[in-house]
Order: sequence, then C-alpha cells, then structure tokens
Amino acid sequence: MQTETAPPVNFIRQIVEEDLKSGKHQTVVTRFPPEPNGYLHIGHAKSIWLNFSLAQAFGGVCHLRMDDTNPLKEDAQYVESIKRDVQWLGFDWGTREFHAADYFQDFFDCAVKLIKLGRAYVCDLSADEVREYRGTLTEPGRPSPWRDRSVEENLDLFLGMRDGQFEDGSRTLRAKIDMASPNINLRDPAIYRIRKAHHHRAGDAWCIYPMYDYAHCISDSLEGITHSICTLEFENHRPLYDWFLDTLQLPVHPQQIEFSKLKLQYTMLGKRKLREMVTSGLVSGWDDPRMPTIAGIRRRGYTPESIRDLCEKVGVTKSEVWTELSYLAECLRHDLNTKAYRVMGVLRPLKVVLTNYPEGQIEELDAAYFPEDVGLHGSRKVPFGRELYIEQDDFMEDPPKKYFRLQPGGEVRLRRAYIIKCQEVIKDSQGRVVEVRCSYDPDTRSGSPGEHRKVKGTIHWVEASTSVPAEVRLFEELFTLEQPDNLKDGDYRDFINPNSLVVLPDSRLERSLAHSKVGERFQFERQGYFIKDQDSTVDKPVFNRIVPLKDGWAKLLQKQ
RNA sequence: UGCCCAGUAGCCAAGUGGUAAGGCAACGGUCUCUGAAUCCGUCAUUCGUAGGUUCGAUCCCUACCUGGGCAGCCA
Repeated sequence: MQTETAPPVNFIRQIVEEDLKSGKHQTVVTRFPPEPNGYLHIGHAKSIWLNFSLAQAFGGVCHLRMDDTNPLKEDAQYVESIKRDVQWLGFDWGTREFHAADYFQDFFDCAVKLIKLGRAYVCDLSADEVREYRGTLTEPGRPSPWRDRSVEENLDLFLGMRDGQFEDGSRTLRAKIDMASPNINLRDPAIYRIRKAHHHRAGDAWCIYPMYDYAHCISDSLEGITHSICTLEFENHRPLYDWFLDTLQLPVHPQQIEFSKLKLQYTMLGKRKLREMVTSGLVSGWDDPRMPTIAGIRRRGYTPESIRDLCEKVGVTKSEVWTELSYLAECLRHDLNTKAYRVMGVLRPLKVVLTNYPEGQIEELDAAYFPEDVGLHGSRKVPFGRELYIEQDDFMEDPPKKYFRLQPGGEVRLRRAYIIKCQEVIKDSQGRVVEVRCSYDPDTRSGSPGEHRKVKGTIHWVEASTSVPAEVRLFEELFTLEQPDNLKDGDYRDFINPNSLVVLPDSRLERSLAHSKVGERFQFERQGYFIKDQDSTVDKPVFNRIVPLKDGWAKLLQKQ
C-alpha cells in the first residue's frame, strides 16, 4: 500500500510558494489555453494536470481558455472535444471557460493605445519583404520603410484595416521594438494581420486578428492570471510577453514560466503527423487505442488517475526528456491493481477434455473478484465442466527447463478449481496440438480440504460450453523508433510497428463477462488488464488490452 | 555563425557551498492457487568536460562539448 505523501516539489511550485509567502500574490490563478484546432494528446495532459493541480494545491483556480485568435485554423467542433478531455482527466474549471475571441475589442483598444504611445505602426511590407527586412540569426534586421509613420497616419490606417479597406496580407500592425535585437521575436513582430475570414465564435465581426504573442499576454492579464505556464519553445517569447504588458502598463502582469513538455518513447505527438495518420487511414481514427490522443488513451482503457500519476512522477523541469513507456505501464498497473475485477479469459484457446469427469456435469465454483492483498471483496460463480479451454501457451509438449505449466504426464492446478494431469495429446494432420486429454483429481478442489496439495503451476481456463466467444485486441507501441518525433530524414511510416495491433478473433471468456458493460475494466488473470470496447455487440464482446501484466516467465526465457 | 535554455545512474528526478533523496527499469531474495501483486535487499566515491574561486564546489565564475529552441502575417 502506498501512503499519501506530500506532493513532490518542483521549481514552479517553489515560485508559487514564494510569491504567496512574500505577499506578491494572495491567490493562484492559472490557465490551460489550448487552441481549438485539433485533438488533445497526452502531452497536453501534462499541461492540464500542471495548471489545474497547481491551482488546486494552493486553493486557487484554473481557467480553461480557448486560444482562438486564428480563424483559419480553428473550429468549434474542437472546443467540445477539448472540454470533454479535460473533464475526463478529472479537472473542473467551473464557470471559468474563456475565449480569447471574447477579448477582441480589448485587443483592439490596446493596439490603439500602442499606436498612440508611438510603439506600434502599420507596415505595408509584404510577408516576403518582412522576412527580408528581418535579417537572419546572425545579421540584424533593417527598419521597415513604414516604421516612422506618424501616430495620426497609423491610427487612420489601422482603423482602415479594421474596417476592411485593405486586402488580406497587404498590411500588418507591428510593434516598434528593436530591429537589431539578437532575439528575433523582438524585431518588430506583427501584432495584427488582415484576414477576411469567418471566426467560429466571433462570426464576421472582425477582419483583423491579433497574433499569439500579443493576444496571449493581454488575455492572461485580463483574466488576472498570476502564473502563466507554457512550454519551453516560448522561452524566447517571454521578453515580448513582458514588453507588451509593460508598454501597455496593464495593472496585472502575470509571470510566464516555461517547462518541458511530456514526451514518451515510441510515441508520436506532432499534431500534423497525428492528423496525417488519421486521414491516411494508418489508424482507425482519433480514438484509435494506439493513438496518444486523450480520446485514444481513453478508449484504450488508460485511467485518468494513472495519467495524472505519471505526470506527477516524471515531475516538472526544464530538461527535454523522453520518458520510458515502462513508467506509464507501471502507473497503469498500480492503479488498475486495486480497481479491476479478476476474471478468466483464454486468449488463444486450446481444448482440454477431462476424461474422468462426468459428461454433462457442470459445477459452480466460487471465485473471488480480488486477491486478498487488494483488500476488496465480492465474488461470482464460475462454471466448471468436462470440456475446458486453456491458453495455448500453457501447454508444451517438449518444454524447456523450469516450465511448470501443463506438459505430457505433468500436473497443473486449474485456478480456483482442480489439479489436472495430462494423459494424452491429440494432434491434427500437420502435427499441431489441437486437444489435450487430462484426468482431474476430485480431491483437490479449491476450498476443499484437499486444496492444499501443491503443484508447481497454476493456469487459467474457461468452461467450454458456457464460455463467451470474444474478440480481443492486443496493442503495442505504434512505432519501432524510440523518438519518432525526432526523425530527421526518412518517413515515419517506415517505422510502423507491424504488431501494433493484433486481433484475436476466437478468444473465450468466462460466462460472467457476458453481462459486462462497454468501458468496464477487468484483469484477465495472468494476462493483463482489459477494457470492453465500444465495438462490442450482443453476440460478441470486444476487449482491448490496456496493458499486459509483468511476465516473469518471458523474462526468464530471454535470459536463457 | 547570433541569442536563449538544458545537461545528476539505463529512464525520470531531488539536492543549489559542507561531502549525492525518491520513483521507473534491472538484479537477488521472500511470498503466492495470477511466473502478477506484496514484502525485503542490491544498484552514482560522483553530478557533460577542462580550468578557476574557496578550508571545502553537483551547487559560484570562465571556457569548451553535447542536446534543444528561435529567422509564420501559426500557436
């Protein structure tokens, strides 16, 4: 059992703590600001977790803000999926749902102020020309020929931009900062562009739209954000963030803090590629259980608790790191161990006939849903009879050393039932084992006085006639590349794991699973954790493997 | 090549001037009617490298190396 421990320290938490202690802030207000232009993935989950749990930890609040300042890329359909995903992760923004689009008038007013201050100007350069004037990483930029227009002219032109007098791309409003700055973000960045486009929220009210750097800091300020947490790639934007707020002299000046995003080995998180994988049919959709999207991992059966646990365990730093998948798997098993009913399911069935068991007889055996150490109770009856299925892997005609499952002449315990002994092996014309004939020892039934007779191995099974035919889907990582996002040259499609999806169409599950519900999670004993998938029908349930159990035998084999 | 950031074990990660927490993985053992879980143990003479400051440096300074970010009218 794990005891509650104090939340781990991290540098952001320390900053917040100090700000509270010093009186800089009385409370904490954070925000999660997704752009509604796609589906959230596990990388976003860390940001969600960080912002919400940080606020929570100090009795503050976290806003959900749609960062929707680009009408060309965003769509209302994503707003709903984002909200659903955040909720699923277990976080609640209450009434604090905001949209940058609702601040368009504020952004505009601030821009006018900037112009009046002489800190912004309308520039007539084309996009290509702006690029030329900007200079390079090593050479300073040159001032735009329009940089020194009068305040009056700028105001007039900017109003003209707003009123739709100019074509898309013909002019921009730019901040007047420093064309020679070694930080390219400060070389008179554009703050407004002309886009005669319909906005999913603001409709056709505007034909000029603000840029991220400009809109984001003002949004934060308007909402009274105390700590504006973002990922590392915005580090070079922080001077700009501060410049806008300082220059505009806004009363609230949040502190931008950057952290490194969550990256998992063998997992692709690039938005463009994820979209490509969906549209090209490489995966079945945004919610394909192999996808790292929140929708995908939800369908895969991952629990929100385990995702939060992972975020907490890997911590918050500025070092760019690739987390091993085993870490995630461990979080999953740790969570599921205390939640999932233990049941029996045979993935790859092999028929077993008990030659000395009465034909037509079915016994109902008691089967607890949890092992003792989990501390949870409840049980069901499992039918036992003359014909059973066991796992193909649990029988070997010519086993290696230390194999203690079923083998010719050998004994094994059927979990929660009897000890059986293999008497005969039946093969087809190709020499494959198709049936095993065994005798059972009637004195050894679990729960009876004879249960204490020991044999080396215990295997799982289902009774043939009452078992439920099912499809089971096994998943592995989608890519064979440890860092698929880092692929420099070459096509990521060349590194698809051929075993990322294995469908087992003829699995057999114990009777009790016939009445399970979509979304219910179970441990199929000795195999792993599974969730009932939405593709299930009345006749044929479909189960997704969430994560396998650790396999000490496989490890042993590897060493040999 | 300019600026910014990071570099503590196989993977994460604390420590930030007084002599290297913790987790994952691995390994050994315990237990077991799940080869799971549990439980117990082992696992950095050393913190990217080289200098310097100091009685003392993972921590401060300098240089270098490695990795990442930045030249959208994307976010």
